[in-house]
Amino acid sequence: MKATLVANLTQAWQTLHQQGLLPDANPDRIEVVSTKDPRHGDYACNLALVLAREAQLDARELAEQIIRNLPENPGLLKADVAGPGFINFQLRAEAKAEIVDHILNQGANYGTRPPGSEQRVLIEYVSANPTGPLHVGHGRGAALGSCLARILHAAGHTVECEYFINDAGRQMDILAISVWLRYLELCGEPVTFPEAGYQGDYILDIAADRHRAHGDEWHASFENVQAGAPDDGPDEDGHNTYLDFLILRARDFLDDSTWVELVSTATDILLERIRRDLDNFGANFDHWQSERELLDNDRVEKTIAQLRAAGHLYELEGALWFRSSEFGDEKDRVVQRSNGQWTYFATDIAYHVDKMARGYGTAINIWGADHHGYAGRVRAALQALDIDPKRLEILLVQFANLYRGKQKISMSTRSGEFVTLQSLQHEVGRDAARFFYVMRKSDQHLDFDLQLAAEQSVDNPVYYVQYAHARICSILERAEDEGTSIPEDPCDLSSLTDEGERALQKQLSRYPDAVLRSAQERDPHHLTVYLRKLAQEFHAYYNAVAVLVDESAVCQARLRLIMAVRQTLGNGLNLLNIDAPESM
RNA sequence: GCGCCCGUGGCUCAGUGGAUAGAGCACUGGCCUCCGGAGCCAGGGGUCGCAGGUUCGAAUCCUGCCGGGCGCGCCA
Repeated sequence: MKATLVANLTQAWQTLHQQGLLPDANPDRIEVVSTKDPRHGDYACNLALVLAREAQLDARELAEQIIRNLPENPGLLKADVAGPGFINFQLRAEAKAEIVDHILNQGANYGTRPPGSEQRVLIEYVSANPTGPLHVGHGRGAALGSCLARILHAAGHTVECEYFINDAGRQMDILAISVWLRYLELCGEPVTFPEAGYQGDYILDIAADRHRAHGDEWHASFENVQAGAPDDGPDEDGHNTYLDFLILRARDFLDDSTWVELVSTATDILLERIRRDLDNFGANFDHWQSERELLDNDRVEKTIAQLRAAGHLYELEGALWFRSSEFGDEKDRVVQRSNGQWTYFATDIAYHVDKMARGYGTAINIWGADHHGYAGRVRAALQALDIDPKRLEILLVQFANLYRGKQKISMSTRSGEFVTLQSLQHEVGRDAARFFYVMRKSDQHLDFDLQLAAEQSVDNPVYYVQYAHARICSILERAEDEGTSIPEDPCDLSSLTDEGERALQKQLSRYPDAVLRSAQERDPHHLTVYLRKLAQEFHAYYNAVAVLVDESAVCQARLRLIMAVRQTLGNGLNLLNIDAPESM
């Protein structure tokens, strides 16, 4: 109906153009919106207000002219001028009821666009370092990415999801030394475990696994390993100095292949756990891209060589720098350290160049907000290599602060103090956790109170939406039990004239816009807002009007209406990968 | 200091340049002999951080200020 109105308005505009009153018609400038206040009709258009100035006409006068030139539209009851020059449209009841049959015909496809009608998109998300289990801090990105993948798919994009595995660099050495030291403890060595090592219990499990596999084969005297070590402390620098010393010594005691095995078995175990947790959480991935692999295949070397050939690199104080400041970054960045090692930035350039070369129209990265300073340099590198940086969209998600009641829970993978994503799911359930994570704009901070979510989970809005769905299922079941036929085919809906019925039909017709907006703005929270509103209108209707009434025609029409509500709630929940239960 | 993000009822937050700024929680008072009370209805509570500007029209856009978060490594 909205599209029809736009077409009608275009035609009226064109007619006025021919009369020399207005510039040439442009449908893109015609904005028809669903009204919030029923007194403003069903749809409203501000066209006259927008054009009044350039046409040098009074807006109300112009609105009159437009209305007079509107073509015949059987669904339209009336159009009139309101306020400073709005055109308000009121539809006939039959035209409004069309939405019910439309939804039931479309079924699961209601609100979606044909697959492949939009560009290919790659969404990279979570990408947590494989140095520990996923915790609640990763949950928000996981929820956002997986919802977005479904929403973009519904909006017609071809979507693939990717996890970038940071399985290289110093953190891998820290992982290995942490495991080895715990292993030595199992061999009976008294170990002073470094403050800056990974202290979580999961390290003990991995060490035990290695000890079972290798016995005391990798045993060394800790006293010898530690000989000559500086004190562990007193600040972060001191902790790191001690840790680096232990890593160097460990590599003297162990041969390279042992070290590689320590790293790879630990990351394998952790990655397996990450995969399982994400899968349980409803976050699925098509690709798992290893950073190590990019390094081993000389992808980094080749990409940096391209930058060098294009004249964007220079040497300073023994290091290799990329002139990123010439491409809008705040300052130049090191790509190769003076010790010959690539920086993380260098591998990341190679990774992004590789991603863009795979033929996606758009690549979306979901990053924690603490990485925002990093976006500029990655875009600079793409631009330097003649790749349009606009094809890379970086979504920054603010942290979720975790509380238990009033007490804020600090989280650190290092110290092993964190609440895992798995235990969160256990406490509040997958549906509630997912909904909670995406119900706020992703660039807003989110306070996640575990105690509240666990103790009063009934207050969580996800139940409100699910309850509406279950309630409808319950009514339909009841109808069947009573021998009332469920209307599978379109029937007469002219009895749907109650205020609540009109409001529901209107809200139902807004669903495709909600999906589209979530897709365009890359933010599922619009969908959560929509679903809460639809559920609210259904609950209000339920309390005001009985569906199962004696008069058959009325009952049938109401059943069709609530079936359309059920379908729309189900479609929306499905896009969030949240269950739409038949009973609760 | 520089950069990015954010300031909306007591609290947590919606709000697409549009008409009288909305929800939930909390508070007060009501509603099943009735399709599921995990629900509904009503009420109080707001100078949309402050000051300018653009516009027919600003919570929304621009500038400045105030307040908060985050980031500014040859870490990843």
